[in-house]
Amino acid sequence: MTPLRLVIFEDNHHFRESLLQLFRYTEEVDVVGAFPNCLRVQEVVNNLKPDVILMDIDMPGMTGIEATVLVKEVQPNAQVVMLTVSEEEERIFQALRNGATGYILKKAGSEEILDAVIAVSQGGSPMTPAIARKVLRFFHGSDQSNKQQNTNTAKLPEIHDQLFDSLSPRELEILEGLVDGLSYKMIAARYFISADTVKNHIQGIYRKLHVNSKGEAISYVLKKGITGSRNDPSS
Amino acid sequence: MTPLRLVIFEDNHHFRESLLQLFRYTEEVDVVGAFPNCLRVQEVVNNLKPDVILMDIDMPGMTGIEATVLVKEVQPNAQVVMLTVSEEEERIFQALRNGATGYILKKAGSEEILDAVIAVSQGGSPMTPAIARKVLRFFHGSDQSNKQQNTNTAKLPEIHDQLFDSLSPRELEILEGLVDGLSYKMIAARYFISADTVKNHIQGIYRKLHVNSKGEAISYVLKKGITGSRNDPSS
DNA sequence: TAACTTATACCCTAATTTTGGTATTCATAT
DNA sequence: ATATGAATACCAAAATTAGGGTATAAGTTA
Repeated sequence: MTPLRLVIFEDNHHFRESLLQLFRYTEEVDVVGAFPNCLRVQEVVNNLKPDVILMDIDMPGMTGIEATVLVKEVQPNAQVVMLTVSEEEERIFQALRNGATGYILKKAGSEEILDAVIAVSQGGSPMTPAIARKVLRFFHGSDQSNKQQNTNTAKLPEIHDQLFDSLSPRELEILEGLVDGLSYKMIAARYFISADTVKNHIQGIYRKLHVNSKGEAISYVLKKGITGSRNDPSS
Repeated sequence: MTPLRLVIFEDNHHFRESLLQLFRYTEEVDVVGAFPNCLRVQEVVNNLKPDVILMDIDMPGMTGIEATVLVKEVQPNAQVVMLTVSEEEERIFQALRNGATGYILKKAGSEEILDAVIAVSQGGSPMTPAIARKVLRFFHGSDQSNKQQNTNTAKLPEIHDQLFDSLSPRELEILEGLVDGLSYKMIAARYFISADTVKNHIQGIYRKLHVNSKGEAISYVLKKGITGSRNDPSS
């Protein structure tokens, strides 16, 4: 396993050294750079091509929040983990808005910081429960306005296709389950029916759409949905 | 400090007993009830006044997601932590929408579950990094409606596929086969390799894309619009 | 009324997928 | 020189899916 490339931006000398020490004997992580400020952040990122960046939020000259934007400009795939002492809500949202995907506290233990770096490189978003709660509050707030239009009915794109139209309402629901990548059992649980019934409906779907596997059915739907008729005149 | 009052809803007898065992010698937590279903959830909550509820997501009769609504109706201050085996996005959002504030996997270790219960009682939202990332994606999605004016920088495709980029050329070809709805055998025939080799590549794809079935992989790819322009199965 | 569709559920079998190994070759990078 | 990733292949098992039935009940329609 190639170690992931880590760059550290942290103005406090002592803390920066602690981090270096922490990763020195960590197989999975290579610290390819450590800097006390973000003045040349784009240059650094371009040269060092880091997978993950540990970014202090408070630094002289340019804050980690501002620097995160610059990072994402030149290296969108780089994962930025904010390092901070405070859990101030506005700061958190600014950072996340600017593209940070992790948010941990400096007082976190070594292992926690290490875990966060690993997790973020694997597509996760490490954060403390307290911070997650703040994000969740945002989620709840904006969810209301988001929920209005989309109640329950098929979130599949509107497809007008002869074969597709012949599906019964239940078959459409089950088809959604397939598109969500669910197994028969999971679909059964979602709709409170037996897996056998799911199978029956799926057979109906296959017959009507002229396909004969989950993969084909999913492709059929998503390709029709993407290229098919919508309010998008470009097609 | 008075121990927090915990109620468990979990249909699997073995796992329920494991949880009881886990909390039996935990000072901070008092398990005041454990049930295999949610049929009398409101009655239970009214009588036992739990601070925290560990709620299995899949239970016969009524899912934990539905039960969560009922819990919050009668005891809005009770903190609900979902226990689940899957990280299915729709489920997560439903649960969080319904008022759950924690979301952890059953495969989590004892300590992790214990930490989650403590954290949620202290106003946190424990969740795995992978789940936090899904929530964050939602955050980003709805953030745009929240922040009309886009300064200049394009940080939109936050999910700018680091995962996808990690696929090898061969894996990309095989993935195309999946999207075309082909079976292992058919993909093997297409590329003149054995079905076992196809299987190996597909396992690599699953690992790299963080999915675990053909259906999920196909959905992942098509929803990201990374289609390799191919014949569709409808024709 | 009879025929048909939908939705539900159960049975059984065969095929496929998934998971877990081991192993070889080649190329690359340390 | 050794380790790693990529690609190849084989083996065995458990789980899921597909295909074949049958069956009941509700609703629609000819």
